[in-house]
Amino acid sequence: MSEQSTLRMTRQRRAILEAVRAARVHPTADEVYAKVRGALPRVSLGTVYRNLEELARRGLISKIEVGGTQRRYDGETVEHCHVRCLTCGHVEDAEVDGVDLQKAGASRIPGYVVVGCAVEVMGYCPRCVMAGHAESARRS
Amino acid sequence: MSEQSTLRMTRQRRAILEAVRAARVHPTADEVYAKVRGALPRVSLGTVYRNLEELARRGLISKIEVGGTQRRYDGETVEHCHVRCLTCGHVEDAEVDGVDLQKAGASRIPGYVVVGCAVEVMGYCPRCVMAGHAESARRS
DNA sequence: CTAGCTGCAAAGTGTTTGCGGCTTA
DNA sequence: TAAGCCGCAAACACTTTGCAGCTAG
Repeated sequence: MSEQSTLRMTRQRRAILEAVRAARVHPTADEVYAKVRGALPRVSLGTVYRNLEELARRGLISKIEVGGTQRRYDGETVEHCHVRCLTCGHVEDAEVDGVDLQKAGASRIPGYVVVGCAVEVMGYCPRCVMAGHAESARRS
Repeated sequence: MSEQSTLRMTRQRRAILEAVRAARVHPTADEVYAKVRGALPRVSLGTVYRNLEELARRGLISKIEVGGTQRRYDGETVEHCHVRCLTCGHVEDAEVDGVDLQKAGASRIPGYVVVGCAVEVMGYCPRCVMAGHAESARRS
């Protein structure tokens, strides 16, 4: 449908892609930035944002479509469910009961063209529970 | 667990609560701001943000925990599923197949304290489909 | 009367973009 | 070589916050 110009695999782009793929949690732009800086100290945050967006558009990584204040990315492009900690914001994969993502993503909604489905469980992660943050005000 | 000071039902707060409850779609802070200004031209955006947050904290409305760049609120406090238009960002309620929210919100995830679950279907709304925006680049 | 709220304006956070020079294919 | 990228810094969009005066209970 639309022309895609050729993707050049620059050092920066490769490092960014690796950083997202290697992350055990689903990183925000600055987490990626911090990691990439280890190898390439002069990268700019702008480059990180541009590339995360570009890589997601090409389907090499995916943008996580869930709540929270910062955007997060995921090296896994197959749809799956996430848990998000309401205190610290960390996101990781989760097994969620009672959900058939296949079916959900194929829901017919009158008038809409449906392209996918995101499921997110909210809660408090082990680290925050231990630190006693679970009882405090809900943030997002 | 924590002291809640008394909630004063000011004109502004009431108008904001009404605006969220009356909205057919799930409004962002500035949509609420625009609506409330009709009745109270001197309200400030800060007041709207403060109250949306406070009302959500008290459970009078709920904060929608899904993707997109702006935060959205919902007059309905019972958990249910949403559709979000990837072009214009509008969010509304949806019936989603293959999802048991009760079960999902009760998932046991090792180490986590789970408090809820959000399900969001992504797609293109009727208006945007008609306008031909459905094929264009994915935004969030 | 006074704890709690408001309007205003300034400050924060996270993300995007214009530009001139550099690099990958 | 040239289309595509990069680093930088300035601009943006959305949200939060400090303050001094106002108001519901």
